[in-house]
Amino acid sequence: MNQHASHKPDYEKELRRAGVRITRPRKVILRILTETDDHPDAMEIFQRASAIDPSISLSTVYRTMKLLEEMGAIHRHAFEGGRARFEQADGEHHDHLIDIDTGDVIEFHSNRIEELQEEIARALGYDIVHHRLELYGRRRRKP
Amino acid sequence: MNQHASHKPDYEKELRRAGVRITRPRKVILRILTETDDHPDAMEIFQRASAIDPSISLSTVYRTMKLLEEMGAIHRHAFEGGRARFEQADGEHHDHLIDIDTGDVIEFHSNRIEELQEEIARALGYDIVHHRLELYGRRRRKP
DNA sequence: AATGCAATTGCAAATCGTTTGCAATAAAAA
DNA sequence: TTTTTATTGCAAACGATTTGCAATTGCATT
Repeated sequence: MNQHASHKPDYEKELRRAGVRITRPRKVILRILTETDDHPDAMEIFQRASAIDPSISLSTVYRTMKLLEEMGAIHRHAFEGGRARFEQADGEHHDHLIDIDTGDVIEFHSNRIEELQEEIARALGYDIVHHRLELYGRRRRKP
Repeated sequence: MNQHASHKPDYEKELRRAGVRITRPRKVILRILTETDDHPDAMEIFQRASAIDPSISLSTVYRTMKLLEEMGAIHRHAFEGGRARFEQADGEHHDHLIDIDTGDVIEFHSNRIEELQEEIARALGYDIVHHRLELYGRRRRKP
């Protein structure tokens, strides 16, 4: 098991490559995503964006996130608690441990678990297309 | 890893013990749940109930499911695809493999995976409160 | 069996997160 | 610059679930 390190992608270049316009609202949103290393939901992104440019709408945040998701630049996660949360897609698969008190997300990866999942699916006659492993926990108090 | 066998609980007795009234709509819904061994969503339960008594409302289905959930008689799962799906709670924990073509749900359990999860959480300084492991797969074609 | 009353119902309206239609605006091509 | 077309903000629509409310119904009591 090992934790996961992140790097900063150039969303603007990716968008340009996808042939879409680099608008002012998009610039702001992309900047926020680049500077972020947590897993914000649309409302959080909207609020951070509003602080920079109050004219940006929540719709545009959603539209931009959908765009980035479709081009594979970010992942959308449906953790517990209503809102979808986003993170940059950096190619390396990982699962999530969510702090139920703070909402903090810790990424981890276990080859052993992935293998076991494959084994189980195979035994049941299935091929795994994707999976979802979320641990909801509470920080252990010092004893 | 082993698959999971289900048994039929007496929801009506449980409800009575909880001190709520056994109404006609509730009787119908409970009967449907008892006769079911898949993982229906509220709309499916509503439709099955409507076939028996067309006057039953979707609200009552939701209210009854919430009631049963609160007394621990059923579990609510937020699989992919919008609607929550329900299953009887029979004490034995298991995870789910969802057939992405049919929506079928196969239950499984792996002590090894559970141990690894614990290990990971511990290493990260957390206690697991609950977790969610869902495999989304497709039936393997005979080669 | 008839009564009384709180629990439960069906309905419509409200909720929450997200998406969408549309007319106005702004990027980028010419 | 002007033109073309994508993108925007807004409000309204959305789908799943919940809720307020007045009408009904279980069921404990006579």
